[in-house]
Amino acid sequence: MLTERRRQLLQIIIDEHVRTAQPVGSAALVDRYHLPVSSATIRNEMAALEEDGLIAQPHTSAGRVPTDAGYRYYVEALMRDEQVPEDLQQTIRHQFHQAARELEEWARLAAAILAARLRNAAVVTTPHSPEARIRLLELVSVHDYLALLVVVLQEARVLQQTLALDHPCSQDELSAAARKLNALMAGKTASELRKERLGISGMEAAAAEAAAGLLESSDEMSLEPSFMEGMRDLLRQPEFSQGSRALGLLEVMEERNVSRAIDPSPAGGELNIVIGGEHPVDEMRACSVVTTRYTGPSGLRGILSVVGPTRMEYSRAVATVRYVSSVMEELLGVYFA
Amino acid sequence: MLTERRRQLLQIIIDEHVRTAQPVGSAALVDRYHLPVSSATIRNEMAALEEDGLIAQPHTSAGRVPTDAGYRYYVEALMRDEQVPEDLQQTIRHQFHQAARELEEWARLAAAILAARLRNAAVVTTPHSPEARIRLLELVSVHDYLALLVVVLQEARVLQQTLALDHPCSQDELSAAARKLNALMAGKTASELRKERLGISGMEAAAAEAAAGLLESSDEMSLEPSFMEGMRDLLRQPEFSQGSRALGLLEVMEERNVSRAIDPSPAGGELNIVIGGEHPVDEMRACSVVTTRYTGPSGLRGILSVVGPTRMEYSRAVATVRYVSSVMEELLGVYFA
DNA sequence: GTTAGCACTCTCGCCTTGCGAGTGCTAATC
DNA sequence: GATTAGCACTCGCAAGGCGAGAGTGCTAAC
Repeated sequence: MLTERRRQLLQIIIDEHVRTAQPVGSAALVDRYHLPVSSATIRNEMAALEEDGLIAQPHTSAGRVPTDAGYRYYVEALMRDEQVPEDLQQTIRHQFHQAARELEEWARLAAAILAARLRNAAVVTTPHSPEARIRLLELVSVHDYLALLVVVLQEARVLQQTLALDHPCSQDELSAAARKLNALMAGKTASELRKERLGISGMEAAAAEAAAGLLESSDEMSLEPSFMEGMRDLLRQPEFSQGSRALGLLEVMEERNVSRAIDPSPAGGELNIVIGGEHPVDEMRACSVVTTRYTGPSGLRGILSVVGPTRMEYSRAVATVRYVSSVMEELLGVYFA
Repeated sequence: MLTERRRQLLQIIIDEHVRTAQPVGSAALVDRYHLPVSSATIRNEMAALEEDGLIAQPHTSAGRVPTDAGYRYYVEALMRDEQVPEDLQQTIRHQFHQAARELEEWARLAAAILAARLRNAAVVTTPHSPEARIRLLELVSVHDYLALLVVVLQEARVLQQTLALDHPCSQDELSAAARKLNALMAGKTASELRKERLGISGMEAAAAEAAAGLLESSDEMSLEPSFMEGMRDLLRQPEFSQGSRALGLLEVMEERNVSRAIDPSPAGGELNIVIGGEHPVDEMRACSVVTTRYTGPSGLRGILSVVGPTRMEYSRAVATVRYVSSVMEELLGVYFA
């Protein structure tokens, strides 16, 4: 258990380091924050904090830098709840209402807002159901031996795939098949389709099979992040200025294996913060990730997350992520109830 | 007009510099390529090439480096036609045939192949018609006041948009409206739709308006690159190792304003090479871009391009881009005739 | 418990210095 | 006249040395 003074000290050390990205020294602190004690006292307290593993010196006789544990303590115990300022709330709501009523559009916008406000990378998945249901299915002839299968999901997403035909089919035949399949498959999930025997064959069976496959791969991908913004801002941070580390990061985040980089399942359904070395993936050890899941009606869900250096404005990040998430949940509730 | 020996010299200077990314000196050249003359002679010849502006020294008494003009001369006059090796051709064809018969999938694959073989960034647009035509249109109820509009284009692409309704509509009403709109709009382009008065109103008119808008924005975006692979490889090149330049590049290329970075209209319809300073965008001055347009039946077209440092294996890039483009054209011909 | 004072430790930027690579020129050679 | 050996010269670059500055821990006094 820390004394009150040490808690305050840790707090301002973190504040200062977040601001400057530099190790912070005792004298500078006393000076800048007009502390009622001398730098020597601060040094003693710092030594104690270092003893506890909350701060460290990059090398003898440099200032102190918060450790991962220090940041962890900060977010658990020190961080005060921040609110997104009223006017910004307005702006954000406005942007969402301006945007097309489109799940993808919302996700993109959310990512852009987070990235812009926090000057870091933001990753947002579009809202998906964990188990998508077919709403409507359509077959369109491309030419004799090729058709396009279009599947509309209940959650207003559209999937498509081309379908090779083993004998020529006219548009009329395809339409008829689609009608039949609609009757059989509407409202079903992938697993339901797999269980039932539909009693069809030939081209219709092939189309049904393809539709089920689409549904399955959609379910699998349902937590695959879709929009990433602000990678640029993240890489611009001083901690990544010497290229080598930045490259590794870019590699992990760019190649769509973002799910490896970001744990897609926030534990408590609530807000989740992973700090530096807590991260399982090596390349992300210099970063912290703030993630929240948002949910909508009928099982729609997705995640919002912000990726920044460990030296990141956690309170602001948390507030913004929370707020954007709440706006999205509200919109989902209104438009996709 | 260059003497034969100077041409050969320029050629090996470029070969060597492409290989090592270092300025190349006279002695090293004589040594490595067993030239039948002394380094002094080479120096004289180099002085002449420098006089012509084809090579330059980064600073007094460093080796020579090809200038943009040097590379230009190389690609115009020196570069020998290279072929993609037989076995790789096989592999590529195989990969394309393995892939789903999907325009997007092909574009993604093409980008991946180019990036992997050339170890540079590759940008590929999906095949689009410059003037998309509506094939089929569908309206799906999301809830009372919200419908999903799905538009299938002739070229087997699917567009979607949600549609706010000013009065509640059942799925039956929506289906009826869709039938009516299909009859009116099928086969039309955006501009045709804009010209004609369709004689409809209310919800149907709103849907028609939205569909026309979708078509238009699709036409506008028709040259917007869709797949970018291998940015990582590009940034790993030694010329970008000190972060600052890399950031600028990333900025230009990442933010979907790739069209600014890459001239989307290769002049002769054929192959187009832009070298370093020839590029209009500052951030791209350190890069060369090899672009080709591919075309398919019924006006489908897109571009394939490779972005690398000016020091790039042009002959290999050209050969690969050409080959991949020919494979795509062939596939388009077969499946979308 | 706090603080002034001080010796100590490191990093960082700066300068110098010494290569080494590579050049251009000149004069001799084929 | 082209080629070449020889040589002086120019720079960039890495290594070493040095001083300044920041920051520390410790000690002794308050």
